[in-house]
Amino acid sequence: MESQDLKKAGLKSTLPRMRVLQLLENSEKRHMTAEEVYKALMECGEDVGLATVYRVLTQFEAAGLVNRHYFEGGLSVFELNQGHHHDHLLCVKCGKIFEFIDDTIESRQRQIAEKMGFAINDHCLYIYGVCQKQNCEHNQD
Amino acid sequence: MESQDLKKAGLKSTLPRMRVLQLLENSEKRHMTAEEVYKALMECGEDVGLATVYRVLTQFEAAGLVNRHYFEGGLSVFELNQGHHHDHLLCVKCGKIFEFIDDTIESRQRQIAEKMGFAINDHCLYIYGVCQKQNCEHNQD
DNA sequence: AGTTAAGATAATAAGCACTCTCAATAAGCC
DNA sequence: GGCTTATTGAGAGTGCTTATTATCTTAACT
Ligand SMILES: [Mn+2]
Ligand SMILES: [Mn+2]
Ligand SMILES: [Zn+2]
Ligand SMILES: [Zn+2]
Repeated sequence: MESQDLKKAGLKSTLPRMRVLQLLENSEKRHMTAEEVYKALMECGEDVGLATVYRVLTQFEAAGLVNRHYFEGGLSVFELNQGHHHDHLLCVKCGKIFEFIDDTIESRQRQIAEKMGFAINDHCLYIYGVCQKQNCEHNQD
Repeated sequence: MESQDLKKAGLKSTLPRMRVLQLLENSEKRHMTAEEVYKALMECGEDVGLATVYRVLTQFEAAGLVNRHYFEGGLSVFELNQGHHHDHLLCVKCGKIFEFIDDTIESRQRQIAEKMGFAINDHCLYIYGVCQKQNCEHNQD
């Protein structure tokens, strides 16, 4: 039940928040801009304002329900936080996004930060390139 | 001579381009927004338009003279490309930026990309946190 | 050095992603 | 159900960046 998730996150359970959360949980696309979330909701006949989508996504980020990325181009992209940190490979040709996690990289980062007396909050590793998948150029995620 | 660097990069040597390039080479700050470049030039009495600064920085990026970063917040930040790739630690408290390079991380990235059939163009690793430096809260770079 | 054509600049307008304002609405609590 | 207060939606506003265009520079050629 999504209303429980919202309550646990310290947010009042409202229709627009439920809609956005449900969409992020059920959408094919894992990584979406605010505009994409808005359009997807409109297509489902859910009447939510664009300002509300931006507001709600920002609240979700503050509450830890979603993660925000600033990919190349500077656009904010959101994805549901499912508890498992991961990094990203981004195909600049077809727009597809692949996720990965590498323990060696993660631990090297911690070592570097420690050596420099730096307390890590967060990090992101974006690898840009071209995927060799058969359906490159056609898909998007 | 900066005019040679511009010619080598396939760009006509003009006064505004020279000014921007010189500034990036001589500035204390390695990582600057377009606005910061613009203001710094104004302070030196160099009369360059803001639109020109944006245009020139974008041309420099295309020519490989500078690198553009999209740090948290979505602002574009530029730095001179001095041939040595590096990644970044960013203090969210004082704004200071530290650079590092780690061969282990670099080679793991190549392995991950290869395993996924991905041809890397570029990558960026940003570690956000708080630096323990005595002058945290006061400096900026 | 002066001429000329191609290319670059400056100022301003426009575009775009995002945020703010505020009256209307909906949640949560008696 | 009514009350109190947080949330919403529409549109205006903001801030960063790009496009337009008339003017000016640069670089190559007399
Ligand atoms: Mn992801
Ligand atoms: Mn750097
Ligand atoms: Zn692809
Ligand atoms: Zn600091």
